[in-house]
Amino acid sequence: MNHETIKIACANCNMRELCMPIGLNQEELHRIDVMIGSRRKVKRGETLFHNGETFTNLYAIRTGFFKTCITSEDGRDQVTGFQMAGEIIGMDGIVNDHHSCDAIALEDAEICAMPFADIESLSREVNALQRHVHKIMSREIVREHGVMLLLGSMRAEERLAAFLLNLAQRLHSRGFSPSELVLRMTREEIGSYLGLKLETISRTFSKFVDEGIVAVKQRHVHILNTQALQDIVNPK
Amino acid sequence: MNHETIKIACANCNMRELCMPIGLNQEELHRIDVMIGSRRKVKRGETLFHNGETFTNLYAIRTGFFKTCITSEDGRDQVTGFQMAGEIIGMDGIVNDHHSCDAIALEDAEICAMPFADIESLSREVNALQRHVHKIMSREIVREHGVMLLLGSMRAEERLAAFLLNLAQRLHSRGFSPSELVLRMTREEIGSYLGLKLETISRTFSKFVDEGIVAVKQRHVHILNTQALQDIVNPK
DNA sequence: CGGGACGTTGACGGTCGTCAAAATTAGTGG
DNA sequence: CCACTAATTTTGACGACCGTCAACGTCCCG
Repeated sequence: MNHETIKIACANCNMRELCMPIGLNQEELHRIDVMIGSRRKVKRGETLFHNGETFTNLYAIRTGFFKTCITSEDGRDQVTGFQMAGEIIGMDGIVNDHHSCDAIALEDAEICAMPFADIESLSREVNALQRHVHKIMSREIVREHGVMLLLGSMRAEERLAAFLLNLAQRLHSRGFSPSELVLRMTREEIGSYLGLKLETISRTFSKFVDEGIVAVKQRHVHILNTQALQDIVNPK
Repeated sequence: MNHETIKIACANCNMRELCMPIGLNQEELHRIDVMIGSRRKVKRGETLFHNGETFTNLYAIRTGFFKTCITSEDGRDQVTGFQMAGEIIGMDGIVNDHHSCDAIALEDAEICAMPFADIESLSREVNALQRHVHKIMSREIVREHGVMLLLGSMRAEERLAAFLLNLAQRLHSRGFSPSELVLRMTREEIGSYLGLKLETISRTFSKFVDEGIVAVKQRHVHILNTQALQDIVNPK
């Protein structure tokens, strides 16, 4: 089984509830299947696409974990998101036909490359697909609003608590434990995403541990008191 | 001329280069015209749509100036953007059929309401429109990436400098002076957008004035040294 | 087993938030 | 048009939060 020729139909993909094809009949699902050009593997540390690269595909994550990040002229780095199985990335590239961020695998991953030209032509015929593409992009806009709220108005503890709750909730909706999670990113990457330095992330983790809210061993995080985290995010 | 029945065809609208219809032929332009349900006026302080409201339209701004903002459960407020003539707002509402932010006019405005259902059906037939809708949403995603970089890694002076340059550039591309601008928002609203307190905005303005980079009289800002602002944003 | 990446903790300082007061402007109603 | 009140802006003093720098500890992988 060559990793360039993984052939798992959308109909059999365990991410189909979260991914592109939703609310489609058998025939429509098949047309999506045909559209998907290639499924390929991306090893930890490799980039799926990078800033400046010509935009041709959206990518559906089948397995694995990614970060997207942008770099400013003077070398500042900002993680703009962490993406997991069932999520779609690459929409930043549509507006200028070139990607404006890097997508880097934080663990070995499998992705489905979907040529955007095909998505556009197929979504002219399949209304549910058209609607879905619009929703995915809108969801990303709304997600980023939330990040702006976090970066613009929250303190370090609040940011980290919100981050942990968000990760846990997304993992839970994928069938994992709602309270045990494995971080696939470094403290520095968390810090970049949350607008904090890695030392602050480390210190805040320690504080949560002292307070008995979480247990942390390396990148394994066990949430002991979800309510406490929620109270930190939303002080009454 | 009643303000409920302004009838200016897209073909005659001076925002047509920036707004929805771009790269369309005569007939396609006419179909867009027909699609646009109502053009209406929004007075300063009024909301165009608000959080929780059912989503039905995207809105093109013909004249005027808006802010969009979200409010968290515990009452925190975050301005997520400032929008001016030729820009499209309301895309936050697509994903859940309800708006997730408020859009408030900061000066008297005129908008074109475009039923999203019509946009979707028309964009199935007019490829240029489909492409344009995708680009508008992608542009918003990329813009928000930039805001995340600003909020996550810039200091107060850098944020305000970047903000002024962005406003000036957008106004310039609309035919206004590249160096003279009138702020339509308060210091508090600027601060909310930039993740700073209003006092910090005021102080930073004063600092720029002291350094001869800008002249400020009320909400009138005259950029005296664009290069200096760029150097602040992008330290060598 | 050794080297490098990653994480933790401490001390200290800077940036920006908080609180307060005063100045200036905008808005309202007579 | 003017007086009066509310809103906005400016400025100062002070302190908290988080960044910086440094040292040390831990884990992972070859």
